[in-house]
Amino acid sequence: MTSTLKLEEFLPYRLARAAEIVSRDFAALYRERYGLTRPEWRVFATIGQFGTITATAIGAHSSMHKTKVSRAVFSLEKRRWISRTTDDADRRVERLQLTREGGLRFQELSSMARTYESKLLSAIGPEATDHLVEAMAALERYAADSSSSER
Amino acid sequence: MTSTLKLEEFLPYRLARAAEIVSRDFAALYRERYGLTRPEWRVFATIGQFGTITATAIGAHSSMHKTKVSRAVFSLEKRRWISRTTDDADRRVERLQLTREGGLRFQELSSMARTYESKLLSAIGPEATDHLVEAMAALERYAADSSSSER
DNA sequence: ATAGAACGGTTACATCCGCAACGAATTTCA
DNA sequence: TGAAATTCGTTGCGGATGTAACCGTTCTAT
Repeated sequence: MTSTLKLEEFLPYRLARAAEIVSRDFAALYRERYGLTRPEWRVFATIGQFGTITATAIGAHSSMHKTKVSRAVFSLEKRRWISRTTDDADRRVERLQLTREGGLRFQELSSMARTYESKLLSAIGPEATDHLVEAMAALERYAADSSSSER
Repeated sequence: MTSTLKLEEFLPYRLARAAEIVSRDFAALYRERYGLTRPEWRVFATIGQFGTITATAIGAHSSMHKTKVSRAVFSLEKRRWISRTTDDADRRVERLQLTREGGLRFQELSSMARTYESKLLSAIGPEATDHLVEAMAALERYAADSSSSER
């Protein structure tokens, strides 16, 4: 009566698979050149983007667990790509920013990212890109409030 | 000169985020009702779809690491949802299939999956779905051969 | 026929990750 | 004011995961 479920046509599965393949493909680049892990790359890119930001805000912005953020911050600091400053107004808060070296690396990694992305985009074409982006936003809107276990 | 990279507009990041949110949202359903983990669900669904399949083939089909598959197979077997038969022609190979109970559970989980998916699809609309699927296929085609570290 | 390579699958080990508990700082509210 | 609740960030711990090594089996090539 019920037809067989085909996993490769099941949307959550397709999404997970596409994301995993693309993510791994790109991660291979920065891992090979800089030895960065995925959480480190994400945290680093977020700090680079905002200039100054807190660990909590990074987690909220990038859907990463706070312990993951904490550990990535630690190793980026050890690498001297970022530094932290305790906020004067609220001394629980650590304001994170790039060091001078971190700034240089961020430029390099940014252009690497853009190069990679433009190859991806040209592979799927401009209108498909628009549709893709739009559909992903709709998916996130739909699923975002049901799940709330992460921050 | 180079504009700042915005992570939330970066395609691999968007994909990863959308996939993670959707996947977690759906995983909450089968975890809560059956206590299944994500790898277990994937392996189980793959066996259910193919009827009989080997662990290696599951890994290739679903982009999962073979140790992950191996462990999921073990726990599904312990649960008595699947069984294994050593292939007569090649005794390295274990042919995996659902047990009677596994078949029942697969029906339940399949319909759960379809219900969930149809909610997702109606949230983003039918043409957006087509575009999404098409774009993901193109992405996978592009990235699939570069990365080969898993199987 | 047989040595060596290749393959299916499992396991030991080190690492990664999330949960829960925590310390320190701040806010809330009586 | 001061006790309880909340927040930021870290850490201990158990569980999940990937790497590499491994066992047994089969294939390849001489």
